[in-house]
Amino acid sequence: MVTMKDVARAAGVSQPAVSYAYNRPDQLSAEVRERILRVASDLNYPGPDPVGRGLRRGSVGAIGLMVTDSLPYAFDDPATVQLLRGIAEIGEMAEVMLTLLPLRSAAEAEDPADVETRQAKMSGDSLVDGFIVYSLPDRHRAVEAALARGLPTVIVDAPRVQGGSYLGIRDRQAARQAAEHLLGLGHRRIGVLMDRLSPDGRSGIADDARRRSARDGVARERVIGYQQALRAAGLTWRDIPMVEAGGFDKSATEQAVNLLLDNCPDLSAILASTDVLALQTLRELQARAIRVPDEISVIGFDDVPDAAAAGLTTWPSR
Amino acid sequence: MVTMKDVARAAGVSQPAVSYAYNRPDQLSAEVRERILRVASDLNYPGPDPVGRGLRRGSVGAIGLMVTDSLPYAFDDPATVQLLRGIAEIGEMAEVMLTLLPLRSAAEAEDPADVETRQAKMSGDSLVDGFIVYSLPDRHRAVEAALARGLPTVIVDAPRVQGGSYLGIRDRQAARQAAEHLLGLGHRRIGVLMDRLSPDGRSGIADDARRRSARDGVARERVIGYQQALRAAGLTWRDIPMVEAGGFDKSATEQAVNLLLDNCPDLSAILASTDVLALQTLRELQARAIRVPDEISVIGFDDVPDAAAAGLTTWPSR
DNA sequence: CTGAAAGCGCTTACAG
DNA sequence: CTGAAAGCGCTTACAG
Repeated sequence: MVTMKDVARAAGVSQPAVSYAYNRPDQLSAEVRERILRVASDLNYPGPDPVGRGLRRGSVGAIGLMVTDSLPYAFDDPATVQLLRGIAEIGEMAEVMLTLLPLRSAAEAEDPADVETRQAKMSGDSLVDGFIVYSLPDRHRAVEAALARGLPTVIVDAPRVQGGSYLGIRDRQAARQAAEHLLGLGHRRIGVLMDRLSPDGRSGIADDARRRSARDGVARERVIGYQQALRAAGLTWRDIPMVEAGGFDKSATEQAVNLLLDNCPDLSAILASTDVLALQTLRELQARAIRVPDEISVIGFDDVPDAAAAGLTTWPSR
Repeated sequence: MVTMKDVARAAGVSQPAVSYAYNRPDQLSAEVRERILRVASDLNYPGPDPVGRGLRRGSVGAIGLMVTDSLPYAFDDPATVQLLRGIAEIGEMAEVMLTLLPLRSAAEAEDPADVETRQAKMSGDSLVDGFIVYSLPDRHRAVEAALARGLPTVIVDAPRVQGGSYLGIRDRQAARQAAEHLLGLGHRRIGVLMDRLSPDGRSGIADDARRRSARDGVARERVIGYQQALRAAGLTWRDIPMVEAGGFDKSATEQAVNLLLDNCPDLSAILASTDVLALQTLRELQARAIRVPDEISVIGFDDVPDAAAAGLTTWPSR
């Protein structure tokens, strides 16, 4: 590879002079600068190596993006895609690159502990000036490793931990309001649909122990919000059916909706913890020729673009 | 910031010994290694700095991803999202990070030349071991800058340039076959819908000069394929109406479809250069109560997931 | 305006 | 197994 040293030798100047030609044109006579750049071009020198520059400057011009626990999975969630779009837009303006940390779900792995160790290593190894963490489960080692580096870090939605800035909505209050909305309409036979309580690949009916052990911070807060509202209305929390989809993709949400509808045919309302689930519920109800909201009410969460198009009641509303 | 030197001093060993503690455990006695790691932990040393390591090793463990000319825009295109998912999946397996290069469209900028210069600079400045380029316009300076660095580079779909590996389908032949499919059904009054011929923000009816000057390599190839088939069938190319949407988003495609349908009410078939356009066409025809394929035929391109769900004829077929 | 020194944090070949 | 040297490619403060 061609380096500044090679260019300097060929141009008959010192190596720092070449650096000045690129970074501080005012420190060189126009004549010398031109000669240096001409020689550099002749040698196919692509300009200062960013790694050398990064080491010397102490910053690299990139932000690490830690998104859910698997990127392919993340793209299934419209709320995530919207966030990515927003971050990308600002990144463009600031000329900052985004480095995606591929953190696949440890749950599906042969050896989860090994996966988490390797993911922590990747956070430690990424060449970035800071991190944005989006909706990761509690105690994720990659987050701990990122925070340990002492770089500026913003956590969006979850986990809520010490260190780093936090940005998110009051999930608990919002969920409580969503439940209160249904209760206010007179509903008493209410079922709950959750994306995922913990990133361990489990799906199906979630009993009380499962609900309490949720490692996904956002899901846990929303569950608590639902619970508070339903209890305050005199309902027994353990009798409220809850189904966990285990993912955002179509087959996971489809199965969850069907499981809830099949097991609880007498529901009058469904609390869906995300709009993706709520929209899937609407589709399934239509397929079963069950009228919404005449026979059953559905409320979502997130306010994704498709929700408004489908006429869904969602929360927080725009 | 804590460095190896600090740890070494505190542990009473040389700085390289600290490096060995992390990278070559076999080179140290267990006792010394443990002491070093304990001291490191006490000092909150986050482990070897990746920039220093990258400089010394000559590689950083990241691949630069150059996607269309704007990331927010890219997420509107399901074909792009599918590609990103695939790359992310492999990246996870290989423990390679993906660095997204935010290349907003120069067309919308105050000073396009300035934007292209800055984008080229970003390609040169990114800390990566190689590049994946996806569907960028011809002569994009960021691509040239990436190739100039001499790093391994794979170009997907476009541009077709010297240097770097190429991966793509035969757009021209596929487009020709799509047109021949319509011609084989007996259609003669055919209209064409294109996403975008050049990344300059233009939209509307595309005359012959506009068609020929296309800077988007994929669009140009598809146009040529359509042209070849239609001419071979004895149709006059300049009389074939073509509308360019200028983007993938809903309002752009909606306007393009309406423009074509309003201007050419007697079409019997529509050649859509992407499925996003074809799907939008289906929606608009339904809104106008025009039956497909009884009154008008529509063929797409890309085979995105939604296409099959909509019963669209698309190309290349699965 | 020009040049040479120092050093960013690290890895690895080498000598002991 | 342990230690000290060299050097990865660059930027910047400093002396001339």
